Amino acid sequence: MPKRATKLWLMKSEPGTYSIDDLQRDRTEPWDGVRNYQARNFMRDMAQGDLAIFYHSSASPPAAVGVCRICREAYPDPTQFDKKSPYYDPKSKREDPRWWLVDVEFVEKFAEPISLQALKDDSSLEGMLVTQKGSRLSVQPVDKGHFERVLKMAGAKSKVR
DNA sequence: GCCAACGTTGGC
DNA sequence: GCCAACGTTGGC
Repeated sequence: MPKRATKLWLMKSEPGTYSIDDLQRDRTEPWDGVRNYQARNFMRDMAQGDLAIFYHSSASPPAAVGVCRICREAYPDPTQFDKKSPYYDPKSKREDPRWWLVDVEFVEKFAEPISLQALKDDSSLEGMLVTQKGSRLSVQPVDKGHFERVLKMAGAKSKVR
């Protein structure tokens, strides 16, 4: 059986919390703390080998800054059960976890960030979720054409198979 | 720091 | 099930 096609994503992080440089140093990281059902559902749709654009939100400027790969498929986010964690959720039960996460691994950091403004200004990225006003989704799917266009704008080495 | 755009919660 | 109040995200 052929594996399903690689899906493509965009994942936001505030660089003050966790940046592309942190991921480059750590190599892999559990993407914990997502507390939005739609974003959680997208993470549960991810498969090992999927690629994601790493995006810096609440940054100056907000920008696509690199590429990461899903290296472990969804499992319960341990921080939901940790009373000391800012992501603790008292309503989540161990036998029925509410929040899930994936592990991501570093693939590459773009030589230059592609700013949100540059993404908005590029007509071939029309319809890309992150460019749309009021889109707060921290984990979102990206069309293959849009993904490849961002890689091209960034002069990236990564290729979509 | 402001605030628009959402998403969630809880009273009814 | 509605919806007002509240909380959060994230660009600016």
